[in-house]
Amino acid sequence: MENVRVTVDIVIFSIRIRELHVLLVKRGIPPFLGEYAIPGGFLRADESLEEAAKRELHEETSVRDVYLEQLYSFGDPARDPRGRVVTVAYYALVSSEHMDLSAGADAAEAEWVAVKRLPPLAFDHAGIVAYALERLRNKLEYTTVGFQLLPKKFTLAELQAVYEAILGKRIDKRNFRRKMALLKILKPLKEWKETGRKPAQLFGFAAKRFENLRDRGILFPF
Amino acid sequence: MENVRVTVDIVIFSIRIRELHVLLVKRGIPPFLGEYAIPGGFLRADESLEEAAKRELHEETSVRDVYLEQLYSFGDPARDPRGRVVTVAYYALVSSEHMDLSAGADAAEAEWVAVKRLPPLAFDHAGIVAYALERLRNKLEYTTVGFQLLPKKFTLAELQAVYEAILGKRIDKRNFRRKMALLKILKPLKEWKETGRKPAQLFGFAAKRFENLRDRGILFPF
DNA sequence: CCAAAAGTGTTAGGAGTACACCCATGG
DNA sequence: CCATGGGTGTACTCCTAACACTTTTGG
Repeated sequence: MENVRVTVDIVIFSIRIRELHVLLVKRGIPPFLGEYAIPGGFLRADESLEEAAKRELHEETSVRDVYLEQLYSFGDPARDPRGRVVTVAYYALVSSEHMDLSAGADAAEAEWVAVKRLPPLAFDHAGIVAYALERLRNKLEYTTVGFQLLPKKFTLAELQAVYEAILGKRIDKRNFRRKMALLKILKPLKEWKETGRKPAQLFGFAAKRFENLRDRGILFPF
Repeated sequence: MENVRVTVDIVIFSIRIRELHVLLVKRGIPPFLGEYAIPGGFLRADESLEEAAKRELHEETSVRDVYLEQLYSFGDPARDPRGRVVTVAYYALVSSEHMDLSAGADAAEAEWVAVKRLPPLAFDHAGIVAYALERLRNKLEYTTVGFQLLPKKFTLAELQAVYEAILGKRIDKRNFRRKMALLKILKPLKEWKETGRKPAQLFGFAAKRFENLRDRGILFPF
C-alpha cells in the first residue's frame, strides 16, 4: 500500500491569563482555506516522528526543549479530502515565559485561542484537540506536567491556577498546598514576587526527586 | 514526502496456565527471516488504522470483538532495513476461551510465548512488546482490562491470577476480594466451577456500572 | 483603614495493607 | 481422614476532603 502519506500534527498548550490556550494557525491553502487548524506538516525522509514534531513546534513558536509527548495516530480513510493521510498527533506544553510567537517563521498566521472558545477546526482537528485535553487532564493527576506550563520560578497561587485551568474546577488552597508539600517536589526560594498586594513566595521545581519520572511520556517509548 | 509506508503491528496478549503470553509469528521472508516478530502488515487503501489492526488480529487468531487499543506509533528512519516504514502499534487482549489459533489463516506459524521467556525479536518489536506490557500494567490498575483476558464466567481465583500474572507479584486474597466487592463490577452467578476440590463460585462482569468506562482506550479516540 | 491575596491546622471518613483460620470437597 | 484450594473479618495507617480566620501589603 503505497499511496499513504504521513503527517505530524501538534497540539500546543500554554497558559495565558490563568486560562488554558491552544496554538492555532489559519490555513492559507485549500482544503479548508481560511479555517483554523493545529500546526502540522508532512514527515520528512530523514527524521523520526518526534523530530518532525519538534521541528513543527520550533517553526511555530521558536521554542525547543519543552514537554512533548506523542498523543495518538489518526487514520480514517476520509479524514483528509486530498487523499490518504495518516497523521501522528503530538501535544506540547509551553511555559508562559516562552510564548513569543514573533520569532517563529509562520508566526503571522499563528494565534493563541482559549480551549473554552475554540472555533470550528479543519479536518478532524477538533477531535484531536479534545483528545489532547483529555490526556492532559489525566496526566496532570499522576505526573508533573503541570510544572511544564510555568516559568522556572512561580508562586503557589500560579501553580494552583494551572491545575484549576486544566481541570476546570476549583481546588481548596490548603489541601493543594499540603499535597505539594507532601510530594517534596517544590524548592522554596528566598525570593518573593511583588503582586501589588502581599508579596508571594517563589518556588522552583525540584526535579531531583522526579528526574526519572519527569516526562514518562517522552522517555518511555525510547 | 511520498516514500513512507505505513504498517500496523499488534501485540496480542492472553493468559495461559496462569501466565501472560504474547502471540509471535516466525518470519517466512527477509528481512529477519526465521526470526520471531509480532503480527502485522501494511495498511490497505480503504481501511482505518483500527480496521487494519482488527484484520490482522482476525487473520492470526480468528477472533473478533476483543479488547483492542492503539498503543503508540514508531517511526525511527532506521527501524526497517527495507526503507521508510512507520508502524502504528496496537495491543489486544484475548480471553483464554478464544485461543484456538487453528482457524487462523497463518496459524501454522503463530505461537504463544510467555512474556517472561521472550526470544529476540525482529525489527524494534522487543521495544514494542515491552511498551505494551508497561501500558497493560498501568491500565490494569485503573480500568477493567483484566476481565478481557477471562471467559465470561470466571472464579475469583482466576481473576486474581490474571492480576498476579500481569503485575508479576502476589496479591493478598482477602484484600483483592474486598476491593472487587467494593467496585461492584462482579455479578455473582448461581453456578459453581468443579475444581477437583471445593467448588468455586462463578462470577460475571457487571458491565452496567462500567459501560462508559469499559474500554476507554477503544472508546476515547472515536 | 480598607481591599485583596497570602498563608496556615484540624477533623472525620474512606481506602489500602497486613495478617490467620475454618470449610467443603475428592480421593 | 487428609490434602487442597475456597472462603471470610479486624485493626492500623494514610490519604482525602471539608472547612475559616489572621497576616501583610498598597492605595
